Amino acid sequence: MEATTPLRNLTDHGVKPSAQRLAVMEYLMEHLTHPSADEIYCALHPAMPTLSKTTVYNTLRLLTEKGAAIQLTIDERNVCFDADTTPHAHFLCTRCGKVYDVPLRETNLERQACIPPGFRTEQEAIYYRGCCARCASQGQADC
Amino acid sequence: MEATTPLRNLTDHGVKPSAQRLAVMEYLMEHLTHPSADEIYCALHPAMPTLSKTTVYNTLRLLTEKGAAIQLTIDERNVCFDADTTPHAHFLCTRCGKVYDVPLRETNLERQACIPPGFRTEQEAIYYRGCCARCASQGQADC
DNA sequence: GTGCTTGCAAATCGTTTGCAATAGC
DNA sequence: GCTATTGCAAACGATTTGCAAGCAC
Repeated sequence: MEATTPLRNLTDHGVKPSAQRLAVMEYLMEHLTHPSADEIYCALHPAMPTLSKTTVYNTLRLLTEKGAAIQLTIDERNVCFDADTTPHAHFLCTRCGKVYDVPLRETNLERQACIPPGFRTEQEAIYYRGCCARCASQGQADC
Repeated sequence: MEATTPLRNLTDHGVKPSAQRLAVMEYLMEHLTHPSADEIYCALHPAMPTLSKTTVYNTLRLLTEKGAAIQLTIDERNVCFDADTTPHAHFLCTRCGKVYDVPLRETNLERQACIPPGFRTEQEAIYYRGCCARCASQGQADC
Protein backbone atom coordinates (compact mmCIF):
# COMPACT_ATOMS: atom_id res chain seq x y z
CA MET A 1 0.00 0.00 0.00
CA GLU A 2 2.99 2.25 0.61
CA ALA A 3 5.01 0.72 -2.24
CA THR A 4 5.19 3.85 -4.31
CA THR A 5 7.86 6.43 -4.98
CA PRO A 6 7.82 10.17 -4.26
CA LEU A 7 7.66 10.84 -7.99
CA ARG A 8 4.70 8.53 -8.57
CA ASN A 9 2.98 9.86 -5.51
CA LEU A 10 3.17 13.35 -6.99
CA THR A 11 2.12 12.49 -10.53
CA ASP A 12 -0.65 10.15 -9.37
CA HIS A 13 -2.16 13.11 -7.53
CA GLY A 14 -1.80 15.51 -10.42
CA VAL A 15 1.13 17.44 -8.97
CA LYS A 16 3.77 18.48 -11.47
CA PRO A 17 7.11 17.33 -10.09
CA SER A 18 10.03 19.63 -9.35
CA ALA A 19 13.19 19.11 -7.39
CA GLN A 20 11.69 20.93 -4.41
CA ARG A 21 8.38 19.08 -4.48
CA LEU A 22 10.13 15.74 -4.80
CA ALA A 23 12.32 16.57 -1.82
CA VAL A 24 9.34 17.52 0.34
CA MET A 25 7.35 14.46 -0.70
CA GLU A 26 10.33 12.16 -0.19
CA TYR A 27 10.86 13.59 3.27
CA LEU A 28 7.20 13.09 4.17
CA MET A 29 7.21 9.51 2.92
CA GLU A 30 10.41 8.60 4.76
CA HIS A 31 9.54 10.38 7.99
CA LEU A 32 6.05 9.46 9.10
CA THR A 33 6.60 11.54 12.22
CA HIS A 34 4.08 14.25 11.25
CA PRO A 35 6.59 17.05 10.72
CA SER A 36 5.70 20.71 10.60
CA ALA A 37 6.60 22.95 7.68
CA ASP A 38 9.50 24.31 9.67
CA GLU A 39 10.84 20.87 10.54
CA ILE A 40 10.77 19.87 6.90
CA TYR A 41 12.49 23.07 5.90
CA CYS A 42 15.21 22.68 8.52
CA ALA A 43 15.79 19.06 7.56
CA LEU A 44 16.05 19.71 3.83
CA HIS A 45 17.83 23.03 3.86
CA PRO A 46 21.37 21.73 4.53
CA ALA A 47 21.28 19.47 1.48
CA MET A 48 19.32 21.97 -0.61
CA PRO A 49 20.56 25.40 0.43
CA THR A 50 18.50 27.36 -2.07
CA LEU A 51 15.22 25.89 -0.79
CA SER A 52 13.03 28.55 0.75
CA LYS A 53 10.50 28.21 3.47
CA THR A 54 7.90 29.75 1.18
CA THR A 55 8.34 26.88 -1.24
CA VAL A 56 7.90 24.37 1.55
CA TYR A 57 4.65 26.06 2.55
CA ASN A 58 3.51 26.29 -1.08
CA THR A 59 4.30 22.63 -1.66
CA LEU A 60 2.56 21.43 1.48
CA ARG A 61 -0.56 23.39 0.60
CA LEU A 62 -0.52 21.94 -2.90
CA LEU A 63 -0.04 18.38 -1.63
CA THR A 64 -2.91 18.81 0.79
CA GLU A 65 -5.21 20.27 -1.86
CA LYS A 66 -4.43 17.42 -4.23
CA GLY A 67 -4.88 14.77 -1.58
CA ALA A 68 -1.26 13.64 -1.65
CA ALA A 69 -0.90 14.43 2.05
CA ILE A 70 -3.12 15.36 4.94
CA GLN A 71 -2.68 18.24 7.29
CA LEU A 72 -3.16 17.75 11.01
CA THR A 73 -4.41 20.49 13.30
CA ILE A 74 -3.98 18.40 16.42
CA ASP A 75 -1.18 20.60 17.73
CA GLU A 76 -2.47 24.12 18.25
CA ARG A 77 1.04 25.50 17.92
CA ASN A 78 1.57 24.52 14.30
CA VAL A 79 0.01 22.49 11.55
CA CYS A 80 1.77 19.25 10.72
CA PHE A 81 1.64 16.86 7.80
CA ASP A 82 1.28 13.18 7.06
CA ALA A 83 1.91 11.42 3.76
CA ASP A 84 -0.19 8.48 4.94
CA THR A 85 -3.64 9.35 3.65
CA THR A 86 -5.33 6.11 4.69
CA PRO A 87 -7.91 6.38 7.50
CA HIS A 88 -6.27 6.44 10.91
CA ALA A 89 -6.42 8.49 14.08
CA HIS A 90 -3.69 10.54 15.78
CA PHE A 91 -2.54 10.78 19.37
CA LEU A 92 -0.65 13.84 20.60
CA CYS A 93 1.45 13.38 23.72
CA THR A 94 1.16 16.65 25.58
CA ARG A 95 4.43 15.97 27.46
CA CYS A 96 6.86 15.20 24.65
CA GLY A 97 4.84 16.69 21.80
CA LYS A 98 5.10 13.58 19.63
CA VAL A 99 2.18 12.67 17.37
CA TYR A 100 1.47 8.94 17.10
CA ASP A 101 -0.58 7.09 14.51
CA VAL A 102 -3.44 5.05 15.92
CA PRO A 103 -5.30 2.41 13.92
CA LEU A 104 -9.07 2.65 13.77
CA ARG A 105 -11.45 -0.18 14.53
CA GLU A 106 -13.92 1.08 11.98
CA THR A 107 -12.56 2.81 8.91
CA ASN A 108 -15.81 4.54 8.01
CA LEU A 109 -15.48 7.56 10.24
CA GLU A 110 -18.62 9.18 8.98
CA ARG A 111 -20.62 6.44 10.58
CA GLN A 112 -19.44 7.59 14.01
CA ALA A 113 -21.46 10.75 13.89
CA CYS A 114 -24.87 11.89 12.69
CA ILE A 115 -23.86 14.32 9.97
CA PRO A 116 -27.01 16.29 9.12
CA PRO A 117 -28.56 15.84 5.68
CA GLY A 118 -27.22 18.21 3.05
CA PHE A 119 -23.78 18.42 4.63
CA ARG A 120 -20.98 17.11 2.43
CA THR A 121 -17.98 15.77 4.29
CA GLU A 122 -14.60 16.13 2.61
CA GLN A 123 -12.20 15.34 5.41
CA GLU A 124 -12.47 13.72 8.78
CA ALA A 125 -10.10 13.39 11.69
CA ILE A 126 -9.98 11.74 15.10
CA TYR A 127 -7.55 13.29 17.54
CA TYR A 128 -6.55 12.13 21.01
CA ARG A 129 -4.40 13.98 23.51
CA GLY A 130 -2.79 12.62 26.59
CA CYS A 131 0.38 11.01 27.84
CA CYS A 132 2.21 8.44 25.73
CA ALA A 133 3.57 5.19 27.13
CA ARG A 134 7.16 6.41 27.12
CA CYS A 135 6.41 9.61 29.02
CA ALA A 136 4.10 7.78 31.42
CA SER A 137 6.78 5.20 32.26
CA GLN A 138 9.26 7.94 33.01
CA GLY A 139 6.87 8.70 35.83
CA GLN A 140 6.80 12.47 35.91
CA ALA A 141 4.84 14.11 38.70
CA ASP A 142 2.19 15.34 36.32
CA CYS A 143 1.99 11.99 34.52
CA MET B 1 -28.05 19.31 31.37
CA GLU B 2 -27.37 22.90 30.41
CA ALA B 3 -29.54 24.27 33.20
CA THR B 4 -26.74 25.97 35.05
CA THR B 5 -25.54 29.53 35.39
CA PRO B 6 -22.21 31.04 34.41
CA LEU B 7 -21.40 31.51 38.08
CA ARG B 8 -22.16 27.92 38.99
CA ASN B 9 -20.31 26.67 35.96
CA LEU B 10 -17.21 28.48 37.17
CA THR B 11 -17.38 27.48 40.81
CA ASP B 12 -18.32 23.88 40.00
CA HIS B 13 -15.07 23.65 38.05
CA GLY B 14 -12.98 25.26 40.73
CA VAL B 15 -12.58 28.59 38.98
CA LYS B 16 -12.72 31.63 41.22
CA PRO B 17 -15.24 34.02 39.74
CA SER B 18 -14.49 37.57 38.66
CA ALA B 19 -16.42 40.01 36.54
CA GLN B 20 -14.23 39.19 33.54
CA ARG B 21 -14.44 35.43 33.97
CA LEU B 22 -18.18 35.58 34.39
CA ALA B 23 -18.50 37.64 31.24
CA VAL B 24 -16.44 35.21 29.21
CA MET B 25 -18.27 32.18 30.58
CA GLU B 26 -21.63 33.80 30.03
CA TYR B 27 -20.71 34.62 26.47
CA LEU B 28 -19.61 31.05 25.83
CA MET B 29 -22.78 29.61 27.32
CA GLU B 30 -25.04 31.91 25.37
CA HIS B 31 -23.17 31.64 22.08
CA LEU B 32 -22.55 28.01 21.26
CA THR B 33 -21.04 29.13 17.97
CA HIS B 34 -17.47 28.14 18.90
CA PRO B 35 -16.05 31.64 19.07
CA SER B 36 -12.35 32.43 18.98
CA ALA B 37 -10.62 34.46 21.67
CA ASP B 38 -10.72 37.48 19.42
CA GLU B 39 -14.43 37.13 18.71
CA ILE B 40 -15.18 36.95 22.41
CA TYR B 41 -13.01 39.97 23.08
CA CYS B 42 -14.63 42.00 20.32
CA ALA B 43 -18.11 41.03 21.50
CA LEU B 44 -17.51 41.88 25.15
CA HIS B 45 -15.30 44.91 24.77
CA PRO B 46 -18.04 47.46 23.98
CA ALA B 47 -19.93 46.66 27.18
CA MET B 48 -16.75 46.16 29.21
CA PRO B 49 -14.26 48.68 27.87
CA THR B 50 -11.51 47.88 30.35
CA LEU B 51 -11.45 44.20 29.39
CA SER B 52 -8.15 43.27 27.82
CA LYS B 53 -7.44 40.61 25.27
CA THR B 54 -4.85 39.14 27.61
CA THR B 55 -7.53 38.48 30.18
CA VAL B 56 -9.70 36.76 27.60
CA TYR B 57 -6.79 34.50 26.69
CA ASN B 58 -5.96 33.88 30.35
CA THR B 59 -9.55 33.05 31.14
CA LEU B 60 -9.98 30.70 28.21
CA ARG B 61 -6.81 28.82 29.13
CA LEU B 62 -8.02 28.54 32.70
CA LEU B 63 -11.47 27.33 31.67
CA THR B 64 -9.92 24.73 29.41
CA GLU B 65 -7.50 23.52 32.08
CA LYS B 66 -10.30 23.19 34.60
CA GLY B 67 -12.61 21.41 32.17
CA ALA B 68 -15.19 24.18 32.10
CA ALA B 69 -14.78 24.52 28.34
CA ILE B 70 -13.07 22.69 25.54
CA GLN B 71 -10.76 24.13 22.96
CA LEU B 72 -11.15 23.18 19.31
CA THR B 73 -8.23 23.04 16.90
CA ILE B 74 -10.44 22.26 13.92
CA ASP B 75 -9.75 25.61 12.29
CA GLU B 76 -6.05 25.92 11.56
CA ARG B 77 -6.31 29.71 11.62
CA ASN B 78 -7.26 30.07 15.28
CA VAL B 79 -8.28 28.02 18.26
CA CYS B 80 -11.94 28.26 19.20
CA PHE B 81 -13.91 27.37 22.30
CA ASP B 82 -17.03 25.52 23.32
CA ALA B 83 -18.77 25.60 26.70
CA ASP B 84 -20.53 22.34 25.87
CA THR B 85 -18.18 19.75 27.29
CA THR B 86 -20.37 16.73 26.61
CA PRO B 87 -19.10 14.29 23.95
CA HIS B 88 -19.92 15.47 20.45
CA ALA B 89 -18.16 15.99 17.14
CA HIS B 90 -17.60 19.17 15.14
CA PHE B 91 -18.05 20.01 11.49
CA LEU B 92 -16.20 22.94 9.91
CA CYS B 93 -17.70 24.33 6.74
CA THR B 94 -14.72 25.35 4.63
CA ARG B 95 -16.84 27.82 2.62
CA CYS B 96 -18.45 29.91 5.36
CA GLY B 97 -16.09 29.00 8.20
CA LYS B 98 -18.90 28.06 10.58
CA VAL B 99 -18.33 25.24 13.06
CA TYR B 100 -21.36 23.00 13.66
CA ASP B 101 -22.00 20.57 16.49
CA VAL B 102 -22.63 17.02 15.41
CA PRO B 103 -24.09 14.36 17.72
CA LEU B 104 -22.20 11.09 18.07
CA ARG B 105 -23.71 7.65 17.66
CA GLU B 106 -21.36 6.21 20.25
CA THR B 107 -20.25 8.46 23.07
CA ASN B 108 -17.24 6.38 24.02
CA LEU B 109 -14.78 7.80 21.54
CA GLU B 110 -11.89 5.79 22.82
CA ARG B 111 -13.53 2.66 21.54
CA GLN B 112 -13.21 3.95 17.98
CA ALA B 113 -9.47 3.51 17.92
CA CYS B 114 -6.90 1.05 19.19
CA ILE B 115 -5.00 3.22 21.63
CA PRO B 116 -1.80 1.31 22.46
CA PRO B 117 -1.34 0.01 26.00
CA GLY B 118 0.33 2.47 28.35
CA PHE B 119 -1.08 5.51 26.61
CA ARG B 120 -3.36 7.62 28.75
CA THR B 121 -6.00 9.59 26.89
CA GLU B 122 -7.06 12.91 28.38
CA GLN B 123 -9.00 14.50 25.54
CA GLU B 124 -10.50 13.28 22.33
CA ALA B 125 -12.00 15.00 19.33
CA ILE B 126 -13.72 14.11 16.08
CA TYR B 127 -13.52 16.76 13.38
CA TYR B 128 -15.17 16.86 9.98
CA ARG B 129 -14.58 19.38 7.22
CA GLY B 130 -16.65 19.97 4.16
CA CYS B 131 -19.54 22.01 2.88
CA CYS B 132 -22.53 22.71 5.09
CA ALA B 133 -26.12 22.41 3.87
CA ARG B 134 -26.62 26.14 3.60
CA CYS B 135 -23.52 26.72 1.50
CA ALA B 136 -24.27 23.66 -0.62
CA SER B 137 -27.79 24.86 -1.38
CA GLN B 138 -26.48 28.23 -2.46
CA GLY B 139 -24.88 26.20 -5.21
CA GLN B 140 -21.49 27.82 -5.57
CA ALA B 141 -19.27 26.62 -8.40
CA ASP B 142 -16.91 24.89 -6.02
CA CYS B 143 -19.73 23.36 -4.00
C1' DG C 1 8.08 33.95 -24.80
C1' DT C 2 4.40 32.61 -21.88
C1' DG C 3 3.11 30.75 -17.72
C1' DC C 4 4.21 28.31 -13.69
C1' DT C 5 7.57 27.97 -9.87
C1' DT C 6 10.77 29.69 -6.77
C1' DG C 7 12.74 32.64 -3.12
C1' DC C 8 13.58 36.70 -0.64
C1' DA C 9 11.88 40.23 2.37
C1' DA C 10 8.26 42.28 4.55
C1' DA C 11 3.81 42.08 6.42
C1' DT C 12 0.17 39.85 9.00
C1' DC C 13 -2.03 38.10 12.83
C1' DG C 14 -3.04 34.96 16.63
C1' DT C 15 -1.03 34.25 20.90
C1' DT C 16 2.29 34.77 24.79
C1' DT C 17 5.22 37.27 27.97
C1' DG C 18 7.06 40.92 31.17
C1' DC C 19 5.73 43.75 34.34
C1' DA C 20 3.41 47.39 36.77
C1' DA C 21 -1.23 48.67 38.51
C1' DT C 22 -5.30 46.89 40.79
C1' DA C 23 -8.66 44.29 43.38
C1' DG C 24 -10.16 41.07 46.88
C1' DC C 25 -9.72 38.73 51.08
C1' DG D 1 -0.71 43.72 53.49
C1' DC D 2 -0.45 39.67 50.71
C1' DT D 3 -1.77 37.12 46.78
C1' DA D 4 -4.15 36.52 42.68
C1' DT D 5 -5.91 38.99 38.76
C1' DT D 6 -5.89 42.32 35.33
C1' DG D 7 -4.25 45.10 31.40
C1' DC D 8 -1.03 47.42 28.59
C1' DA D 9 2.73 47.20 25.44
C1' DA D 10 6.09 44.62 23.45
C1' DA D 11 7.73 40.30 21.81
C1' DC D 12 7.13 36.08 19.41
C1' DG D 13 6.43 32.86 15.90
C1' DA D 14 3.88 30.51 12.37
C1' DT D 15 2.14 31.53 8.05
C1' DT D 16 1.01 34.53 4.06
C1' DT D 17 1.80 37.99 0.60
C1' DG D 18 4.05 40.98 -2.96
C1' DC D 19 6.99 40.82 -6.31
C1' DA D 20 11.04 40.07 -9.05
C1' DA D 21 14.03 36.46 -10.92
C1' DG D 22 14.36 31.78 -12.84
C1' DC D 23 12.83 27.69 -15.21
C1' DA D 24 10.34 24.70 -18.46
C1' DC D 25 8.01 23.52 -22.46
